[in-house]
Amino acid sequence: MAYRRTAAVQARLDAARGAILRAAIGLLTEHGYAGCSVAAVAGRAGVATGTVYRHFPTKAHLVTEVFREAAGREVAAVGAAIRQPGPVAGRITALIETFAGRAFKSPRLAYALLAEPVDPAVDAERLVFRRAYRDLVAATVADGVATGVLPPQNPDITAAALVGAIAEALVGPLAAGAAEVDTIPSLITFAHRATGATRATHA
Amino acid sequence: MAYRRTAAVQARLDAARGAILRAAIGLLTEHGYAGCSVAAVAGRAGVATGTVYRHFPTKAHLVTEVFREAAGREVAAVGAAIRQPGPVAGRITALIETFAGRAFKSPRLAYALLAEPVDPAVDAERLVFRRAYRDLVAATVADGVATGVLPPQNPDITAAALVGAIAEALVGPLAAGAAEVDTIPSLITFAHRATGATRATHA
DNA sequence: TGAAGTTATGAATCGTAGTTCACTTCTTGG
DNA sequence: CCAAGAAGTGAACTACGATTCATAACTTCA
Repeated sequence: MAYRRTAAVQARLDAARGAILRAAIGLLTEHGYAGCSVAAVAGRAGVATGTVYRHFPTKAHLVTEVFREAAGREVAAVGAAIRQPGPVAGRITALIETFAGRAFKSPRLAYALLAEPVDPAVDAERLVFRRAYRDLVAATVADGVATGVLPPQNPDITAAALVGAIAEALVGPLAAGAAEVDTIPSLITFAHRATGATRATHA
Repeated sequence: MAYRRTAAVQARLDAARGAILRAAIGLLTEHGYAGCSVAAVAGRAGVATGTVYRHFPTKAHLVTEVFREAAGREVAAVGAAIRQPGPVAGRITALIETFAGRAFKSPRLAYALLAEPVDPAVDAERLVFRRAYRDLVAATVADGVATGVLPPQNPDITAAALVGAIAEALVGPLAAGAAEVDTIPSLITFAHRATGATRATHA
């Protein structure tokens, strides 16, 4: 044997893999899935198309990982916001502000994660993504129910409905490009009413 | 001139067009967009693939019309339910029962209309579809606000959020195949709370 | 009936990615 | 430096389904 993979080579391989992933995330953020052809990803990463296949068995694997990475960041950001200590109503406010604020900052990405038509393989990942949001919200709602600041309810369904409400209220504006200033405050009011948070609970 | 299109011929043409449309709707209902290749549609309609193109300039046109037709039926059904005379809360209950009931009866179709990845051309139609629902709901909410049974709110945003809530709460179960029995009643409660309908307003 | 014109057909064509692979370039250890 | 093997390359290959088009079958009406 006259060749063995050294740490330096491994590092370079890892770097290349990372570059491919980053390139794909960048394209997804700027142009959605349409911009994510293997050729385009390879070009942006500075490698040949064939090289992509030395790191990902199929395009579906690549795109799935891209989705997971991008979605993970969103969930992490929203999770951090909703896990702040404080009253339940305030945490729900933070959830919506974070979710919507990030969506408006990267509308193309938000659309890609929430709604853009894709490979069915990725669609499954989207369900996971939404469930992650749902679980986050459900935990907070359950917390509120347990401490009595929210009325009894099925936290999972409330959470699913809230996530859907937020997503739907945003998809229109995101597709249109411009958002009504009113959207976020109205959504917050809606969410408080929907969970049963009383006025007294705010602030 | 030795040929002119007669009424009989026109009728046959119309029938063929209708058969193609119906075949496509059937395939969409049973197998989603994946089942809607031009060849499959033609086969089911009993015509050759080329014939499809004598009635629809492109597949996008066909699929768009299919979507519009199928979605129109849903909106019409829900519209009929929500326009029943009676208290606002009851109409919202009817909305959800109709929407969800139909979705559970044709889960594949519901998924196709609500969420399945498709051609961007159709995606635009999906926004129209959702807006139709939104407008339907918004009218009812506005009605409730005007008559004082609902608190002041932006009906458009409430409506968008409600539509999203219902869709999201259903997509999971639809994808999974089985629905929790709890889903519909919980959604109704959620919707009442979310719109601000008081307990007294029910029944 | 037959000439003019229309409609139906489906095999062949086209376009578009994703994927492969023969070849080149690089790395390693003796 | 060199043989063994790995990683990188990108042009060529493929799969797939939409679309076309030369041809056949059919309709009309003088």
